[in-house]
Amino acid sequence: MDSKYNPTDIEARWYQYWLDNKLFHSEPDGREPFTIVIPPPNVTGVLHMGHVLNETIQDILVRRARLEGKNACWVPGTDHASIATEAKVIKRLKEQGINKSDLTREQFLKHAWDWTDEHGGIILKQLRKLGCSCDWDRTSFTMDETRSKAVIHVFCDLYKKGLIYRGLRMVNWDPERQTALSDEEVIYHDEHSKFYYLKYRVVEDLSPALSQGEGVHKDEKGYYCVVATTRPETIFGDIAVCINPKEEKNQWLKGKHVIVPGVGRVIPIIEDRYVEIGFGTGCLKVTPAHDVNDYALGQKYNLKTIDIFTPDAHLNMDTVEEELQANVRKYHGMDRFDCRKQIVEDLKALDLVEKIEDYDNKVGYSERTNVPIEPRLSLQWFVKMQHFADIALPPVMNDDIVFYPAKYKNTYRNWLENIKDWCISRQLWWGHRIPAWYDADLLAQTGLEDYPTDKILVTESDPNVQGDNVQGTKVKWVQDEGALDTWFSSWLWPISLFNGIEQPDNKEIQYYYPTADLVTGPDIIFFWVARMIMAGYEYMGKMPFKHVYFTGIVRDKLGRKMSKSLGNSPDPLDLIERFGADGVRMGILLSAPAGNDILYDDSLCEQGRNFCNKIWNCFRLVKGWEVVESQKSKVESQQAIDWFDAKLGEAEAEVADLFSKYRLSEALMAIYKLYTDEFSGWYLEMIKPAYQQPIDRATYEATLAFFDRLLKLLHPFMPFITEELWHELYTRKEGESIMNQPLSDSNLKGESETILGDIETLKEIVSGVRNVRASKNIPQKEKLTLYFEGADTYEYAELLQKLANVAIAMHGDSNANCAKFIVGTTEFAIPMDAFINVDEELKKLEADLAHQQGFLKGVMAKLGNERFVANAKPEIVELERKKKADAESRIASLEEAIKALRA
RNA sequence: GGGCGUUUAGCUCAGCUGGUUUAGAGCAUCUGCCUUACAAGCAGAGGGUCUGCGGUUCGAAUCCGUAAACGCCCACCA
Repeated sequence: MDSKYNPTDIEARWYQYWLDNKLFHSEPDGREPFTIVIPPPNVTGVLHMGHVLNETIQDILVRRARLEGKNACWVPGTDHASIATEAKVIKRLKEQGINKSDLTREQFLKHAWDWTDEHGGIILKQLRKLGCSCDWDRTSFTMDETRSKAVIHVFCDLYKKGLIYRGLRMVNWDPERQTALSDEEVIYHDEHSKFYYLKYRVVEDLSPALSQGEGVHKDEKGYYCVVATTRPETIFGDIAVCINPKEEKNQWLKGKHVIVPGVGRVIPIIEDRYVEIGFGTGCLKVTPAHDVNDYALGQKYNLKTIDIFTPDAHLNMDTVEEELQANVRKYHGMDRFDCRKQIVEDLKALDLVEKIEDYDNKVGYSERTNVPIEPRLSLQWFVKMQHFADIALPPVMNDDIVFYPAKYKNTYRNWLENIKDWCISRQLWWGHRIPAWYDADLLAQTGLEDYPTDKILVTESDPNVQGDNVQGTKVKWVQDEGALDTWFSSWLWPISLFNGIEQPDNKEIQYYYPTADLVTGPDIIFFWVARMIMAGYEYMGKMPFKHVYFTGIVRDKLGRKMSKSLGNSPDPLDLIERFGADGVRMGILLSAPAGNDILYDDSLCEQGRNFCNKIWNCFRLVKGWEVVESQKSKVESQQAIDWFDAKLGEAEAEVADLFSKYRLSEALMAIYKLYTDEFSGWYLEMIKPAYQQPIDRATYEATLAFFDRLLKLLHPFMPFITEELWHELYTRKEGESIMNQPLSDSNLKGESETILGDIETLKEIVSGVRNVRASKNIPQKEKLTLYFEGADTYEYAELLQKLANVAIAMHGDSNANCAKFIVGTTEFAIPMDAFINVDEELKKLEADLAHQQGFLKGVMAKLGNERFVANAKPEIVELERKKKADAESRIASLEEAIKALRA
């Protein structure tokens, strides 16, 4: 065996073994189920560091559950990612010189499926390299048959329940992709923009003349009011100017009319308290077609809407009144931002711009295409959310579903308490087509906007092929062109994966649902987590998962988000190549407490790789020993075994506890220390035979058994190396695996406490000797004498002799030329051949003395305080008394040692 | 504008209901070692007035108040 662990071949071999033996596969049985559904990555995505973190955590939980004897089932799959995938397909088609608009829906979908088949599942292949133990037989896709049927079924069901409706609403419009978006898909950015103060001239003859004041403006052409706007290009749709009826400075405008500058439309001054007094000029231009609030005002005062944009956010002047066309025609077809510049220039020329100021505001961008969204009035499908918020809030607030970390409960509550209806229709082709049909003839007559709502047929199957359908055979039905929001399929994922929508009583859903844990990022708490909880209660009457583990964001070590454009995101496959999958898993997990961002650095993976080597070399040592049957085990070996048995039990209990709290990186760190410090650093040194000497059978077997337990403890974190060594440890049967072996019970026995404490003391003594060696430059090989002061026997003398390479003498003459140290209250002395540097020794002892005295002073201050003695718990007071006694005893020893040195 | 969170060693973080030998870990740093399991290692060492201020208490990193810095989420001030 090489002294370095070489992961590449071993990983490939064991992953294949796991697959061949179907070790990840789960079927319902009598055991307790443990289910995790993967947050489905985009079907065309590739693995990035965020996935590595997320999937590693899931794999750890799943593998731990297997070891705990549960029937673990981790269901993998991918998401069709409607808008993202459609964008990619369009981009590729464009590269081939094809425009989406040149294709029929069917042709386009053919291309999309080709793309999906080509790139789909790449990411799932990559997960195997990481060691993910998904039940691949269950691999699903949000647009496969079962999942699609579930989506359509739910749409129809909710429509019947009155929870889905179609309506003309102001929605977030993505002009690039030309589709509606949900509120959650809009990201607001701070922007430095301009505030344009425009002059709206008053139509009425104002006499007697008003005195000019704060709100009253007049120039040689007459009176005007000033409207401040960030979006001058929307003035073509202005329908009114609104003032607050209470605002003093604008009282003179009441009942008047003004002229939209550059457009010529005469519009009324209206009054509403929505306008904030003191903000801007107090005059708000009302453009109902292009602003959410303006739309609300428009509804309230029954104003008409003039939509002046095309779906791709170019100016459309056809909607403007005929008599004004001459004024505005030149803007027809312009891009919205070009038009902004142009109209401002033109208004300046007409002296209709009062001033322009810098202004910081927030602009909404499309999450996917990153273009500014346009509020747009359009006919869309919505889910009524209040009902869902009502059923989804309580279980999280009272911890039926537990969030890790809990702080996200606040975020969750905040969203649900201010819930808005969910716009679920998208003007896209890639996705689940909305199962709503319109009468073709009627549609031709009315158009979509005026199509009567009660004539819409919502049904799970095409009414045209149903024969004599409910509406009669004469009708030719045409289906809604839109597709559904991707998240409208994702929210069913924990149910639809087990076909629980269509067959809620089937064996699988009954067994696997509710799932155990969900592992995901807090960025999709609204998109996905909340909605799954809603769907879970609506369709299963139960929570979809019991625990939600929110991971942090993976950043580089400078704290920057990893991104393609920064080039600071390492390729996980490359890392696996360099450090091994186990090394990468450890690297990503080490600094990743739930919910905290992790600052990734290659050195973390290096630490993981180094740990693998450490384990590997422990194993080489143990397996390299020759065993003799005749030899009886030594006293010190038996003591070492008793001690490590207790130590291991303690660690097993600690790890179990940490798992129950989802403190995975702490659990890994505990195991790491157990291996490197306790097992490798102490235990193996305790039992290690002298060079080329054999070991006795009992000690050897005990050590192998320890190794077995150690490997199981680590296996969830580092599956490959643990499987490899577990097989090397003993002869195993074909098909056996470490992954489903029972964990050992870790109930600590009473006597463990004693031996654990005893060995800690032993370690301190050994460290004391090593310290002396280090400071005096005495090699480990050179045997020293160690005097115990004031003791007759030492139970662990053999161990101490072996570990520290000392000969022990009780009641030695410490007045000689000795180096001294104290452990607990016992003084130890090592006689030196060469004269020791008395000053140096004194300095050390005096420093220790000063420390002890300071400590004692603190203790005395407490004990001298009557109120402390009276109020503190008795055991605390007792402890302080013990501290006092110990400190006094140590001080006495130190003083004596110092005196001896000085003599 | 609301809400939440964070602030402990050079870095990343533990420290749960206040008292557990005058604050812990990993990494990094420094010193010594190629000691036949491991130099991707071993042994040893240094390093913190627990963000500032005020309060509660016999006792505060821990509880309360307050200030500051950083981060996140939500919100229609044009």
